Amino acid sequence: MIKVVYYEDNRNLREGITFLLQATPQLELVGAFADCSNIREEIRTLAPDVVLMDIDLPGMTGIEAVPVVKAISPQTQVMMLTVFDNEEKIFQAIRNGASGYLLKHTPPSEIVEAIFDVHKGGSPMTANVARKVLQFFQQQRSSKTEDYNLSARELDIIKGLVSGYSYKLIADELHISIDTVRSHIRHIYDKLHVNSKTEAILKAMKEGLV
Amino acid sequence: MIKVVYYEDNRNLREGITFLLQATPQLELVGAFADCSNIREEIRTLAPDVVLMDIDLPGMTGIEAVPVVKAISPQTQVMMLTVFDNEEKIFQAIRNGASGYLLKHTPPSEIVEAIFDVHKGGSPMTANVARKVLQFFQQQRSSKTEDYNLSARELDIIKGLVSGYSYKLIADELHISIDTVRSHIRHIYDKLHVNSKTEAILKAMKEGLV
DNA sequence: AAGCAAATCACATCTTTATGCGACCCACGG
DNA sequence: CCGTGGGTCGCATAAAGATGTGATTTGCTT
Repeated sequence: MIKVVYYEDNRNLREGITFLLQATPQLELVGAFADCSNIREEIRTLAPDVVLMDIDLPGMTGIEAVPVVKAISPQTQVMMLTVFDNEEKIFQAIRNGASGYLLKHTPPSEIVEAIFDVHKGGSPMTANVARKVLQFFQQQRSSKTEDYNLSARELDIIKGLVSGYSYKLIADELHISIDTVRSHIRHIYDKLHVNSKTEAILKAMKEGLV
Repeated sequence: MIKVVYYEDNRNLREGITFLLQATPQLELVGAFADCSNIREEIRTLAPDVVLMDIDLPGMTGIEAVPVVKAISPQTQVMMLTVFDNEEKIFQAIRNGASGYLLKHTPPSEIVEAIFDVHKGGSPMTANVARKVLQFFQQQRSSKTEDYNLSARELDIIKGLVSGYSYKLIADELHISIDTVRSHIRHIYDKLHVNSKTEAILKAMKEGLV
């Protein structure tokens, strides 16, 4: 039996899902609450395997509640079940330790399936949410080398900088003289429109040039 | 009609999925190939909406093929369909531009559903795969400020560094003398076990101190 | 009350970076 | 065949950063 606790302030929805979960064999709904005011106590005593968490709760939001749950019971899986497909909220929830993120329009059968998924180590996500997460990865590498027209050699140099090397170390590494390193760095600064090592490094990292 | 192209070297599997897709209304399988040797030509002439891509193909791997597809036809959605749930391969595929990642044990009905999902802007992922992706996010913020015992003032200073400011600018910003800035930076270097601005910045960023 | 860490400032010195100016070689395209 | 950009190197100077030594104040702990 998978023990589930559910936080949702909308009464109708809460009762609907409660009914659904109670009707599902292998699942045991051990608590359903309208807010997180007693969440520490509830998590401690009920020791759920899975927590279904709405985001827009009165008082402590569902996003704030996630780390609370994980702190008390790290093995408990928290799945967000909410209407927000807002990027910021998604990333906050994930960073806070949520293991799944479903939008409320998800059909009941899939919600139930997702509970099993999350309990056995998966991370069910509505396809929209998943796309936003993937895009986060892809954005990193999207702007590229071409934008600033850094040459291959210049990239070697800036990789060295981003690794924390001094000019001298980079020169040794690439078997060139320190003056050549300076020369390349001059060109890099021109192309990136910066004028210090720090700025160049920060820009290179932000733009994903390395 | 959603136009689909499929790359898979295993003949049985290819024929199975081919049958499945042909039997599905709204889907039009316009090509199924055992390798990527002519992929440029195929993508150009077939102009698929969705590409199903195996990873372990002879010659060019499926992962290498993703950017090729996206370069020729950016709006085409590529979905990986493979047996590998290896982290490295997942991230490579995603970074290369894949929009979905299903493991081959996925039931046929879900594969079909996933094709529709990916075509309308979602990112269907097997729950296992999704978990690995989420964990990547969560790993980021593990160690904290406390680990290095940086004081509040020292954090002010290092935030300045990470913003790309010079000592002088930081001094002005915080209304202290440049020698005080130097002094704080000395302490920061001690605590972080580094000995250059660059290293301090990189460490601060990596460890999420700022 | 003594001890201590954090925060402030000073001065000196050495190293690293930033930048200006110039030079040579090579490959590639018009 | 000549111009252009990339890659190589040198010299010189000024600014920024790293490091040693030391000092004062404040507030908290013992």
